Amino acid sequence: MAVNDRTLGETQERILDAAERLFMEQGFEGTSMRQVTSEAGVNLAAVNYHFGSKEALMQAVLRRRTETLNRERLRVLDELEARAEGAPLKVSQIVDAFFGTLLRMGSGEAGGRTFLRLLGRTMTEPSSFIRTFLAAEYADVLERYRNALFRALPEVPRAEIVWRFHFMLGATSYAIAGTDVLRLVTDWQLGAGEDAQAEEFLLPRLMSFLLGGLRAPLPALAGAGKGSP
Amino acid sequence: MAVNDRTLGETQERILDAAERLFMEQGFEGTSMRQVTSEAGVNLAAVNYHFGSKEALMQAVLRRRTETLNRERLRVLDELEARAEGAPLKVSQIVDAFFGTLLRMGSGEAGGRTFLRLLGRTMTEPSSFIRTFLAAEYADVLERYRNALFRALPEVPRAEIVWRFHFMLGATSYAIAGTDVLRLVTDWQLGAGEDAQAEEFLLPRLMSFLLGGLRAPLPALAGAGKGSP
DNA sequence: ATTCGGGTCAAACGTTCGTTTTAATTCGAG
DNA sequence: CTCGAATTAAAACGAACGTTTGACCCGAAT
Repeated sequence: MAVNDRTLGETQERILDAAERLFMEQGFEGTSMRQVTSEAGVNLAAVNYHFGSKEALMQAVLRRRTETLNRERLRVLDELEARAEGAPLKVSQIVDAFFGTLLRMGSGEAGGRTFLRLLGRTMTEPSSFIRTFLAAEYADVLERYRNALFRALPEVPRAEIVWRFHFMLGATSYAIAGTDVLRLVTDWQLGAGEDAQAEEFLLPRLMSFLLGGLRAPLPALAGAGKGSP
Repeated sequence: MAVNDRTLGETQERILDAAERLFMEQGFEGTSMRQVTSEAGVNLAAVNYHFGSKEALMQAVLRRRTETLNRERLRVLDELEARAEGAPLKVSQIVDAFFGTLLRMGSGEAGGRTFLRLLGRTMTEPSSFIRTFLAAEYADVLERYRNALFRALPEVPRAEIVWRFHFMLGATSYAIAGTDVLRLVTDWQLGAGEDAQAEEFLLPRLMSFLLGGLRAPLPALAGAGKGSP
C-alpha cells in the first residue's frame, strides 16, 4: 500500500490530468489549487514544486497536447504538399488537415475529448497570459496553413481568406467547447449520445459547414456606406 | 412600494456599466466586487444591496441587453413573416434577422460593443448558472428562428439545420468575442482599425460565411459506422 | 555507514474574496 | 419640523485563495 510506488513523473501526470478536467469544467479562475491537488491525490505543495505556479500549470496543461497536435498538423501538411509535387492543395485537404486533425484527437488517447473542450473554451478566455501563450504555440502552424490556403484559392483576396479562417476557428472552437446554449434549449436529436459525437457525427457535419463557408460567394461590400438599398 | 417598476437609478446603471466592462475584460470569476464598485465609484455594499449577489449582478448585466436584443429579433421576424403572407422566408432574411440584429447592436447605444464581446465570451463560460440563465433567455427566440429555418429549407433534414445553427452561433460568438488568437499571430490587414469592424466589415463577411455554411452540400455521412442503418 | 538531494508532507503565511453588519445620511410625506 | 423608509458609508466577518516554509522520507552515490 505504498504511496511511493509511482513511476517517475507520475505525480506530474496526475496533476496535469486533474487540472485539465477541472479547468475544462470550471475555468482557470474558477478552479483552486486545492481542488486540483485533492482531485489528483497529491499534496497541495506539489503543484508549485513541480510547475512553479498556477499559471505555469495551465500552460503545461495546454502545452502537453498542443505540441502533439500542432506537430501532427505540420506533418500532415508536409505530407500533402510532398504528394502534390508543387501543385496547390485542395481546399478540403487543407481544412481536414487542420480541423480534422484537431477533432480526431478527441477519439484518440484518454483525455483527448476533455482537452478538446478545454481548448474550445480557452480560445475565448480573457486572461492575457493564456492568449499570449496560445498565440505563440500556434504561430508556426497558422502561418503554414494560411499560406496553403492562399495558394489553394488564388482568386480570393487574402484578407478574405484570413477572415474566413477566423470564422472557421470560431465555429470549431464553439463546437468542441460543448457548452451549448443551443443544446440546453433544443431537444432535437443531434445524431447520437454525448459520447459518439466527436468523430462519427460532428466531424463530417462541421467539415461540410466549414467548406461551404470558406467557398461562399464573396460579400458584396458595396463601396457605398451603410444603409441597405 | 415596488422598486422594480421604476427606472433604474443612477447607482444601478453605473454598477451595470462597470460590471459589463470588467466582466468582458477579465471574466466573471476574474473580476472582484471591489473592482466593480471602485470602477463605478460607488460603495462596496451597493452591489449586494441593489442586486443581491455577484451572480445576480451578472444576470442583470446580461439581461439588460439580451431582453432588448431578443425582443428586437422577434419583432423583425414577425415583420418578415407578416410581409411574406404565409410563404417561407428566404434563408438570408432569417440569418440576417438573427445575427445581423445582434451585430448591429455593436454600433448602436454606448456599451453595445462591450456587451457584444462579453456575450461572445459568455457563450463558452463554464459557470452553469450563466448557461442556465442564457438558455432561458434564448428559449423563445431560438425556437421561432429554428422553425423559420425549417420552413425555409424543407428539403434539408431538421437535425442538419440544428447542427448548422449551432455552427453559425459558434462562428459568430467567436467573432464578436474578439479574443482572436488569430489576430495576435497574423499581421494581415483585416480591413480597418478596431473600431469600424463591427458593422462595415465584420457583418457582410460573416453573413457570407454563415450563408455559405448553411447552404453547403450535405455531408456524405457514410452509412457505415455503428451499424444501425 | 554516511551524505546527499529530489520528493512529499502538514502547517502556516499574508492577502483577497463575497458578504454582512451597523451607523450615518438623505429626502419626501404627514 | 418630525418621522421613517430608502440609500450610502465604513468597518468587519469568516472563508478561501496562491504560495512558502521547514521538517521528514528514502534510494543512490560517496
